[in-house]
Amino acid sequence: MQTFTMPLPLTDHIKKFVDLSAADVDVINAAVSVKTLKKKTFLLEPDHVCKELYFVSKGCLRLYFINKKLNEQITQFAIENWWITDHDSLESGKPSKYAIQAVENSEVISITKTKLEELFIAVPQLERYFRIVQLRAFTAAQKRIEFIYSMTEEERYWHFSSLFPGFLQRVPQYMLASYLGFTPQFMSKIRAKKT
Amino acid sequence: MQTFTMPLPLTDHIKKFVDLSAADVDVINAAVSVKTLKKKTFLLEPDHVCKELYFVSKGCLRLYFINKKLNEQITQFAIENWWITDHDSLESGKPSKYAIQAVENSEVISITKTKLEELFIAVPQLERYFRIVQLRAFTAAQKRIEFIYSMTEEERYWHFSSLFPGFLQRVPQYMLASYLGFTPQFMSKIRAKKT
DNA sequence: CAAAAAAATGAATCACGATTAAGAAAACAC
DNA sequence: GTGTTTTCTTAATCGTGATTCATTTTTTTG
Repeated sequence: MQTFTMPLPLTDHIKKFVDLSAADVDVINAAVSVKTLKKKTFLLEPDHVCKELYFVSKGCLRLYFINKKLNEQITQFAIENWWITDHDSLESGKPSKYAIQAVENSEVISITKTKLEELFIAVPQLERYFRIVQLRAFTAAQKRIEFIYSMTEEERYWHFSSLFPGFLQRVPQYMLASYLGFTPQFMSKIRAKKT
Repeated sequence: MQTFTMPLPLTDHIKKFVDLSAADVDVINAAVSVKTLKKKTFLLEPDHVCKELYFVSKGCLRLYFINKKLNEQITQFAIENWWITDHDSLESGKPSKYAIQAVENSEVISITKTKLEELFIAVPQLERYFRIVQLRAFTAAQKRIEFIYSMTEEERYWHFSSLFPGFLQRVPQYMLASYLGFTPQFMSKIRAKKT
């Protein structure tokens, strides 16, 4: 008897960075689970402990918290081939301040922290994969801090929209405003200038 | 004949996260070099390609760039047991916008990217070590973005000074102001309030 | 120790973007 | 397809923190 394993986008992604044997692929696929999410579904709600990491295979998710002024503050988006989770809660086991929610109908590949630790033993190449992915994430975060500190909010908007033109179409403007750190009203003002 | 190897703080740090044999320690120590830096010494100057990573064993370094208003914008400090480098330039091989400079008389353990890649082959546990260290760095960067977006500049100052009281004594106030994203003048104003 | 450089403070004015409060337009649901 | 929720826009006022310029204090160096 032959078993068919659907080629998972996750292992494809990993293979871009490290070698995986067919057996490795099976071990990984057995450790993860695929979730299909309707728009607005929550993968993590505030005050819950975050137990899993999510790899976006389709769609778009957001990570946000409620700030003191009771507004949603988005700190991260994740589209295809990006990981998203609250690492802080995941590592510490403490309740999260964050929510993770599907912005579009999406599909994620999820893995619990526990399973991931087992995978690091079973498939040691994953240490390298996650080191590289983590480095990229850190570099992106550093660059973001650099932009925050060196551009006005208006400059940040034009910069972002030139870097990721397609993204503007995918998320509501008020979410992008939140991610960029300003109000939807201000965003309207900006857009009204240069049509 | 017996050779004495000075116990390097770097391998001590690595051992907190992964196991190293005596041989591993030797291999690592052979790959790195120790640099003693007088205050204000540069490890990286703008427009140069960054070739090395630095582990601070003593003292304090800063990473900064010159923004459009021609002010120094500090994006990172590194004290004992932290790594500092311009990952972006290091990975891409492109000239850096950043400077890395000693804020105090310091000692760093440096390793070139090339040597580090060799080390990953020779001592595979380092993949795990750097994965973990990288994750911590990313989590810290994420938290910083969270603070930037959820506190006023004044709140950020008080928050920072309560989190790292000792640090206030170590760096000039204008550098902390830069790191926190505001002007030295504003910092004076804040401090004048609550004395 | 004196001179020079670096760092911190102070006050007055100004600008960017928040806030508030509407209303208009789009998207969604039944 | 029309009623409802969500998203986007417009305009007036307000506040935080930047800017500018000057002075004082501290640190460094010869």
